[in-house]
Amino acid sequence: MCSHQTGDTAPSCSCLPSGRMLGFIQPWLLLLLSAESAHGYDLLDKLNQNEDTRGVDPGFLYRTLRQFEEDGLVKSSWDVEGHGPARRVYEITPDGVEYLHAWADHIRSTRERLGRLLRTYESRFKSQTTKERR
Amino acid sequence: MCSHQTGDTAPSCSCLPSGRMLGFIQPWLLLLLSAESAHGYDLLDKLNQNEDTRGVDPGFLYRTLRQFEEDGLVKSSWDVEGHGPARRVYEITPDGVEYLHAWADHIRSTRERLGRLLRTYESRFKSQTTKERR
DNA sequence: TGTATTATATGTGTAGAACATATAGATGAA
DNA sequence: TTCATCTATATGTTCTACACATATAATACA
Repeated sequence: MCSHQTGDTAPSCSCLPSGRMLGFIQPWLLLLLSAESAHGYDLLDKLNQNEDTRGVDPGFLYRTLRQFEEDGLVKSSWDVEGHGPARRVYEITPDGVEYLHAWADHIRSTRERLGRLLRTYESRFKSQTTKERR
Repeated sequence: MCSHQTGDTAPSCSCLPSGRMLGFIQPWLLLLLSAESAHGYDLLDKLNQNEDTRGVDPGFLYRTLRQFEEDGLVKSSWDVEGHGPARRVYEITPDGVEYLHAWADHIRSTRERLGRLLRTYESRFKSQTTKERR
């Protein structure tokens, strides 16, 4: 159905947004930092251990953290102790915690929207099993 | 916190994706068309009557429908009867119905991901009410 | 005649995210 | 000592979904 060809104007297919992270990373980052301070590589590791956030792009992660700092959601300091190159350690701020709460509210309402969509869908197709629909 | 200034490289703020539709429109369109055939303006109307899909951009809607047709999810014909200009009437195809089911599966799993994120969040902040956190 | 309504369509800009690559210190093997 | 590997941060570039804006045209009616 979808050939993923390039060179077109306009969307090239109606594919599901399967590979995309869709704004899930930011709240996870704040949530992880609300538990304990960490540096980028560390957070990268933690995200990769979670099925739901696996495969995050390092470039995106580091840029997001710098942006968070610019917005006052986190603050950073250099840790030159320990092995390997220096690491920038991020700590969440009170504004960051507040923002995490706002994000949770938003996610809750998004989840409810999805629920309403699914209920409408299911009420239209409820009597059929997946097998029968094929 | 967020000034929405332009001219920067990189993301300009860490704002919640509040105004975005995030791929909700496409499954709603297929779902509406699975109930009955309709033309674009009609679908626009129906989406605007739903709190969850209000304010959809007409340009986006018409382009999406054309893309659906190119992908074989719907087929269209001109209706020259009735009042006003001719209308392109869209009808869902068997492929379109199948795709709607796939989309529902995807939405279900996205919803579960959001649930896991919220549960992690709530287990960290459970003892506090919204008021207490401020 | 012109203005509002219905209806479809295209042009353009933007921001989030993916993809790719650069830089560099520390460690250990050959 | 040189080279590869791991740890760690960072930037350059491209892609694309979507928003925002505007164009076009038929019909209705004042």
